[in-house]
Amino acid sequence: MPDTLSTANSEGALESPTLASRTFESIKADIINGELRQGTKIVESDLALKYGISRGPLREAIHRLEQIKLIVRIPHAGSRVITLDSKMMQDIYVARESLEGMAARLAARLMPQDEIESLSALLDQHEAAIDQTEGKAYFQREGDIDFHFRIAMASQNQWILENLNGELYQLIRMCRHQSGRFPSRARTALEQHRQIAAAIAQRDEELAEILMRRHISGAWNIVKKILEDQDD
Amino acid sequence: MPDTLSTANSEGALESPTLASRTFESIKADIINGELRQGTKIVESDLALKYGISRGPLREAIHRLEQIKLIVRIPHAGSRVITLDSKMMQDIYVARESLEGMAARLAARLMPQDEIESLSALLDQHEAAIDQTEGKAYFQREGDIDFHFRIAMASQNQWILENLNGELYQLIRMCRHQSGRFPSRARTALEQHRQIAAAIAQRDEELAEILMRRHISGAWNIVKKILEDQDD
DNA sequence: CCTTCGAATATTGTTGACAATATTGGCTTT
DNA sequence: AAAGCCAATATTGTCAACAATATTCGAAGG
Repeated sequence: MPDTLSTANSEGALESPTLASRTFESIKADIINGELRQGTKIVESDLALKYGISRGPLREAIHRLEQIKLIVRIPHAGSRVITLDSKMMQDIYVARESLEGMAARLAARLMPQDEIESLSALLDQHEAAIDQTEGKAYFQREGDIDFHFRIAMASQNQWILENLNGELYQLIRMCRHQSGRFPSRARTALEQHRQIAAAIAQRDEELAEILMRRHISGAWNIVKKILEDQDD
Repeated sequence: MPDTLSTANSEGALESPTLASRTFESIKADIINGELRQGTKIVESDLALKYGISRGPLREAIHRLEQIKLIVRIPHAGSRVITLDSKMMQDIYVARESLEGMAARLAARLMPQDEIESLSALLDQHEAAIDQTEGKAYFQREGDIDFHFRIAMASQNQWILENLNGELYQLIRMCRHQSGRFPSRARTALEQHRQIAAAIAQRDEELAEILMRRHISGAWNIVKKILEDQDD
């Protein structure tokens, strides 16, 4: 089932059965890649016109975007695209550290043997990709999410999986997209991924959790510096 | 600001500025206290009639209920009240263990001194309430949530706070309400709360997190047994 | 007697008009 | 000239009708 992992979450959903969900995906993409800039005021009638639909389904899309925190809405006053600040990103990363730490622990307990091997193969692919692109690998971006997504899957915890994919990863992708290019952490990230995979392979729950938390907390420290430098 | 904690999340919201949100609160209450039973099919026109509104705002309410996982919806097919099963409750409790563990850690780092004292006072209140009602304290229920809510507040992490209050606590309340009466864990829970509060007062992040996780994992073991017994 | 197909029904998805509320800009008043 | 109020405008909230899709029930065929 988990075969097309890199696009597993939403890309293929452009053929959703309902207008509202298609529009939801469209707007989400527009926000994440920055076409709809942070803080932009959302006017329902304008957007409805732009996407060629009526206000009903558009409103549903907006509500869903509000739920995953890409849009902030005030009753009777309107909605705006969220503006990411340092505090919010910290909250996101801390929550993610907690949840993914737990996911790694569960993965060490529950991941089937063949999936562990497949995970290791995935990391080999990443290494190859990094070698080819000399470290600044754009692919490593989505590759990174691939890895974390597999761990979340392996936790077999629906709530954790949905929240990581539905909210947290989206916001992180948005942050990455809009904060210019990140310094290439590809190699050190890969190394940490390998250690985590090893801990899972040895069924060492405690270690898997600790390593994952360290990994994410380290990522936050990098992002934090970038965000701070940007404020100058 | 956090003065009327026991009703802090939603009770006062019956005078929301919009029809949709009032209806959302009403239906949510109906689901949690069991008036709308698990698995009940939700028919939009019927409910709209029942609540005396049109389908527009009702639909919005339903979407919001879907987001907090009280309702499950299938496109073009309709929606039903969620049915709690053991696996789902386990997922909830595990996620909660992770998130509240982190919240306790952050609380130990960040909670202001006067709030720590106020927390201790709260526990005194609980103890008095327990003594009066000889342990089977109904109040202890909401009291329990009071305590956890304060920790979540003290974490100063918006994401964690919103998810605990918005989704996880609701589902747990629903489970409590509908699984008959729980055995009185009031006294042992209070004892654990005291230990957690002490760890926070000593600014021992590590210990606070561990104790909180143990506390919640213990709660799950109790709930799990009850749910299993019910299946006979 | 069971299965399968299809029309009738019920229910959700979508639309455009209307009502209620906030925002804006100009006017008066001090 | 600045502050505060009021009307005009823009925008969101609500409604009821219409379209599209799923479900149901009965009839025909194996």
